Amino acid sequence: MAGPLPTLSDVAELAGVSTATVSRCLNFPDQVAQKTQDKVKQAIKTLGYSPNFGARALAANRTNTIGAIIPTMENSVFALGIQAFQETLRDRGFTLLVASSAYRPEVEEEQIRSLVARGADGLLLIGHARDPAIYHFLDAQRVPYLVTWVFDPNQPALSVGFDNNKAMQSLAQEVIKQGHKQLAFITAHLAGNDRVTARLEGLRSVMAASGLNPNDLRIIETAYGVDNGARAFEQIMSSPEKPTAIFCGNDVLAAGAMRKAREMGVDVPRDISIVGFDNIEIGQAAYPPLTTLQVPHGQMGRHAAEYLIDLINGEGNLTSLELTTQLKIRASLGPAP
Amino acid sequence: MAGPLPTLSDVAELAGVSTATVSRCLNFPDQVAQKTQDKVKQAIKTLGYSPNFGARALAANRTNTIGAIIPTMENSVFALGIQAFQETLRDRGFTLLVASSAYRPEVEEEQIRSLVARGADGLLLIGHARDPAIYHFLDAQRVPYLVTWVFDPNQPALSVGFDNNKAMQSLAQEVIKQGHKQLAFITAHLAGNDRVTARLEGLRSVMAASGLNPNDLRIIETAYGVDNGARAFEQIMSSPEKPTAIFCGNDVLAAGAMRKAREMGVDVPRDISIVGFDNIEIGQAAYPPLTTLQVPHGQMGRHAAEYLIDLINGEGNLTSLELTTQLKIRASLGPAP
DNA sequence: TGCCGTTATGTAAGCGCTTACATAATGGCA
DNA sequence: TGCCATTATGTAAGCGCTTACATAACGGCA
Repeated sequence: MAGPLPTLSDVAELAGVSTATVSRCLNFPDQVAQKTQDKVKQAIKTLGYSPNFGARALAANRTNTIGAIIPTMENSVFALGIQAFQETLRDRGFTLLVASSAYRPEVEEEQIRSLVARGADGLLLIGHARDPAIYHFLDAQRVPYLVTWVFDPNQPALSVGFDNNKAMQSLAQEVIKQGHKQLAFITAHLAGNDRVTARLEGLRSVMAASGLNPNDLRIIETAYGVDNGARAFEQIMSSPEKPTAIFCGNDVLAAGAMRKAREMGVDVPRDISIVGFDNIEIGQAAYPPLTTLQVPHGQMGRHAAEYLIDLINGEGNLTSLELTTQLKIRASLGPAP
Repeated sequence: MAGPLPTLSDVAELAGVSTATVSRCLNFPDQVAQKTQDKVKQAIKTLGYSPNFGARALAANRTNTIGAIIPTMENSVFALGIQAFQETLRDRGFTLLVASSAYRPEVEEEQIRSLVARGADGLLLIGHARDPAIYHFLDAQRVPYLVTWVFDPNQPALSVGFDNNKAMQSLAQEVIKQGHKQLAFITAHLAGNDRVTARLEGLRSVMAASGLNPNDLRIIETAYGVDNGARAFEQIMSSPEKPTAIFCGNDVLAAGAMRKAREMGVDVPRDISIVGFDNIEIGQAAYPPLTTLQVPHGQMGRHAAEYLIDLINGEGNLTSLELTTQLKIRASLGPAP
């Protein structure tokens, strides 16, 4: 019963037109007379035709597919931005291929090559920091790419995002304004991660500007994860020199720290202040409400999609786009004890 | 400077072999003599060649791409399973295309069609419940598909997952064993969601078997979300008939309920017990530790990948696979007051 | 009605790869 | 050394679509 799938020429034959007309019906309907369109649509329906992707990609030399490689899908840090990215792409007729690298550069490189091999018309990357060979590869393959989650006009790659350094500065100022002098920072691993590195620098620069010694900042690097945040908090609190405020690299770590504080009977914010970063949903699981920094997830996703499509369409003179963050001051931040 | 991208025949010419040999080098290296392989690899490197996806898909009639449509990427309910799914696929030479439907059937249908149009060799779907027309479409297009996150051998579609009804029963038994008689259920919207519907039925059946009236179960339907869980909890607690135990459709809702309980000064588990479902990371943000049901995310992902690849390779006699869940009894569940 | 600028349709040449089949090279053995 | 079974490589025919170009149909106007 299962013959071959119907092809364009089957449709053309049944509708009594040429393959070119059928193709135009599909791709540029307003170039085709209404009567003809009706005939063709009828034939398509009768046969249950749907175009062959490979043939289309080969002939048209584009797949209308865009790839994105994000460090993780395990929490919603990137999910919100990617969701907006995808929706915008869909509105413009593109599909999104998502891959995650688990924060491992070699996996990311493999994913990039794989997506290019998959015929991605363009790529969305998180952060600038990666082997220059990758950029050379993308340039050689003529695959447009856009960097997001950061804004840095000094980097060669075009970016759409926010300034991580500046964002952390605004948060740090707010915390220090509350009189905190002993600070700690629970962060994702710094190596190869330009976002968190920039945040650390932002924090240090505010410390320096406020008369604190940046070298006194207690730093704990750990993988993202609620339990890791909890463990880091415990570690910090078990040392003789306890900070009065803890910055967390993201809300996931902050949620873990908050939970551990409660477990240990440490009152937030009376005994210690805890602040996060990203303003993602997990922060809402914490009590008291978490002070954090709102990242423009949706805007990043939407603008990134538009930029990337422009790049694919050969738009030449685009410049990096800076989006703004917003402080979310809530009860987990209080005056220093 | 930018000529056309090198093609297979450019490589063949430079290496002094035929295009067939180059193709074999890429796809079946052990059919090619080592010496020849070396020449070809050298040529590929020199030219910076990488195969054209569309041409490959057209000629070979497969894309080595698999699509998955999940209801949401916003929390990690599906992310863990999908991650395992993707890793297994990658090991087997396939790439994953993920789309999310935001729990909306019409979006899901569109995504399915889009993925098929994108040349997906197979599809992973969550749950059985969807318009039969979609199954007809997939059958007509000869696209193999697999349903996951559920196990139901009575459904026509092949599934790899767990029995949601049975899983909820095991959890409900544990709760009722603690003497709870007034129960509430905060769940995702039931319509069109066979997973949560099955869980509700499981809960009801245990109530009936335990001499409780299933109609006394207080049900609140809401979208997944921490704040929605919190709101539902508040709503439940503001009614005159307060339950002593609340089942939550997943850990996200449970985390919200736990937070609100704390905000309201309701002690868990002394005043009320709260249990979740899924055992995902957000549960770790709660204190006391959340009683929940461990879903076999990783196993589902891995087995689903293997099943789907078998289906694509024409494997005929596969039967639905049931995986088991596991109770995680923790401090958020206590005896009835 | 006849002309011409538009608009609609047809013709046919690829796009870059895979693969069935044909042919050539290789090596083990008598 | 010569034969034959293996193994390695080459030849060439598509895969199903898009699109430049050629041709045909249309319709407004004099």
